[in-house]
Amino acid sequence: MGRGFGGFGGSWEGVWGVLGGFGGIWDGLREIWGGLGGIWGAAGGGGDGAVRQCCPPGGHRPPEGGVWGVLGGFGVVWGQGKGFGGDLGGVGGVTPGCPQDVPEAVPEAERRRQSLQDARRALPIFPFREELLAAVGQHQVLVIEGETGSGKTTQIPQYLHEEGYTRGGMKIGVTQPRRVAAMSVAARVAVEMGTKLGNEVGYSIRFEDCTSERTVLKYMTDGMLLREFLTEPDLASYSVIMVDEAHERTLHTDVLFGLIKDIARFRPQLKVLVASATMDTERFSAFFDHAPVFRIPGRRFPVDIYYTKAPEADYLEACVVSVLQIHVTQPPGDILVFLTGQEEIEACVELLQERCRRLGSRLPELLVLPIYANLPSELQARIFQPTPPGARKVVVATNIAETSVTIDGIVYVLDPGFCKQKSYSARTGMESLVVTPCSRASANQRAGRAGRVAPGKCFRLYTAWAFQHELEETAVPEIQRADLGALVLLLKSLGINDLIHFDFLDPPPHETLVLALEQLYALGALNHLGELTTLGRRMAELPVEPMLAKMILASEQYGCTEEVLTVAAMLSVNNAVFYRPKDKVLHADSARVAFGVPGGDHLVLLNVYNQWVASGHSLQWCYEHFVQARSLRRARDVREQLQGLMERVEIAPSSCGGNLDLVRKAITAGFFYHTARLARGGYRTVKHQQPVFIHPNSALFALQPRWVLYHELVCTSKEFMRQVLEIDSSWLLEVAPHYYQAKELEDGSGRKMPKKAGKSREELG
DNA sequence: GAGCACTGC
Repeated sequence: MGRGFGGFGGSWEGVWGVLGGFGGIWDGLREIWGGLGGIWGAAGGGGDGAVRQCCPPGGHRPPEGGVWGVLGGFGVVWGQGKGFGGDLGGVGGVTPGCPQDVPEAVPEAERRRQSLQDARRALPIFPFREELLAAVGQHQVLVIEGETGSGKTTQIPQYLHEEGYTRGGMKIGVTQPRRVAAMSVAARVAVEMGTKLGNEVGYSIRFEDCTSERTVLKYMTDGMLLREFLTEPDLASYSVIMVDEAHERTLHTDVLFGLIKDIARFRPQLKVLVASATMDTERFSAFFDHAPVFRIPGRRFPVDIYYTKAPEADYLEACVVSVLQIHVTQPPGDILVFLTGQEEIEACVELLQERCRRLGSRLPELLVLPIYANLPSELQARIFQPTPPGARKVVVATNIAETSVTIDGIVYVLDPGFCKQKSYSARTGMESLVVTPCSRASANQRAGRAGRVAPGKCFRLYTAWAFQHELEETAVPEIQRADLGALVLLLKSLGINDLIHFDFLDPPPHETLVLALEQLYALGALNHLGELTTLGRRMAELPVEPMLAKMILASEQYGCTEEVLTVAAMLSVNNAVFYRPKDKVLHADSARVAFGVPGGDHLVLLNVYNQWVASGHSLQWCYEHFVQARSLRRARDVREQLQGLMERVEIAPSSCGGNLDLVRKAITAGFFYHTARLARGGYRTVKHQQPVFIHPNSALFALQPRWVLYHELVCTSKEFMRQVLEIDSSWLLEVAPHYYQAKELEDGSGRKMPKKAGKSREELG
């Protein structure tokens, strides 16, 4: 037996025994297996929902629960992988279409309707129908705890509809954190109800409103409902609001809680349902004045969980080893590995491929496929191709596979227990993305991915002790990690003036609120009493961050709304414009340089967009120029939306032609808060004297102009300004005389600098 | 000279 397996007994002995028997074949792998040192130690006890904890050495295995035994086969109800299920998130075009045409022969339709009704009755929620309706009748707010697959999202709104909650055209609104989920669930419910999507059942997501006057069941993103408060502050047209996936605690969901709790007070007939997975439900209940919790069993196959005996120093290496181990020793079934980002995923994929190559034909075929959000869609789509017989698929994924994308056939999950999390420091106004241990909730969600089609196994690359003691129960909610400028503006325009005392489930840090208020005041969106100004009211109409909104509104006076809308749209697609595949780094970089125009990154983005438009939105053009088509299409959608809103804020379209200084001035009018100046070889922010650096990807990296404006500050290896624009310091006085004084825009020493001090682009070409 | 988790309006 190999090193370190001494402590094992029971079923594991057999598994490792096989390895021991490989003899010479594994010479090349000796080191690898050796490095393992029996990493799979005893698991901790304690159940966590449907996920079964397993203790290999004589541990207690809970018997098959009644639910599992009875339900058996899954998949029939939802036809997983056929576009429904809301799980293809952003991959491949799952567009139900609006309105959907369903012409079919009558007997066939009748047969299908029957089987649909059978499927509905087979869902775990069905036996609870009457009890649930009674509870909704009795209580204004109900917390519903239900696992994935219980049918709560599709069935509860239908039950309420059947019960008469939509009488008189009243709507039932159901929020989802993700667009694809809203679309696909609505499509599914429309089929079950035998109506066309967009009639009685519809959905509403950004860029796409698929509802009509007839719509009574409305699925939407949480952000969309938030925006609806602007036009209908009491949600008078809704009889029921269901906030689904509440446990995800998105920024929008959290704000909805406060707003809904508020309107529920003076709308006693409004029913509120808060639906969540098995976590936080007690907190939701407490927040809503101790609303009752209604529990519905889920439907998932059991997943055995294994922990390592000791912490793993190198989890990437441990992943690679474990994948190979599973591949060699375990029955058929695909493997899903959770890593933190693109770089790690690429490294892991390479290592796996290399070791498989080395082992050659002695190993059954192993298909290694990466997936992460920024991977081009055609490469993403590969993970959905069925695994050929005799082969095994390993999907190496980011968190995208935790909720947004569901892959059929996964039986084994490998979880190192880390994820990247964005955090925001109000003190420095800086964002950073750091690798952090994931939460227990997240670990359980990951494990659950192994039990969708059959009983599965989850290997956690950390100890059972670490799971219990080192991981947080849940992740820090987004509202405590995000810049709240846009949110504060929105709440202000809903008439909520006292944000410090707003009823948050978890309040954001005081500093973050203060900074947001401060910035809005500087932008002129709030007056000195903290009240919304006319400008602020117009800014709130635009679904972008406040500085972008200000920039757009300012573009009117500079006669360049067309250009500035493009800049705003491109900035909001966030760093995903340029594609830089590892094997073509040089080509990609030179393609990027070729887009260069004097002035800075904002103008480069404008140039990229305009060239793409000139190419006729050509996909081929995107490939040739190493630009992500997905990002440009998104920018186009954003731009069109903003363009449509220009009328609402009473701005006529204008173009500055080639006079890009006007565009730069308009940008400065929005971003004067984000400026830095070069002094003594380094940049410091103008207002806080904070040392910052131009990001090496910036077009201005080599130029180092004296005065710059930046779109955002990110802290990685250094404090970097991302998306940098060269400005003239006199513009700051022009666009923000209330904010800057002439004195602070002089050189620090008080000594007058000659004009054009510092390197300018003219000097450097 | 660095390195972009994931959503969403």
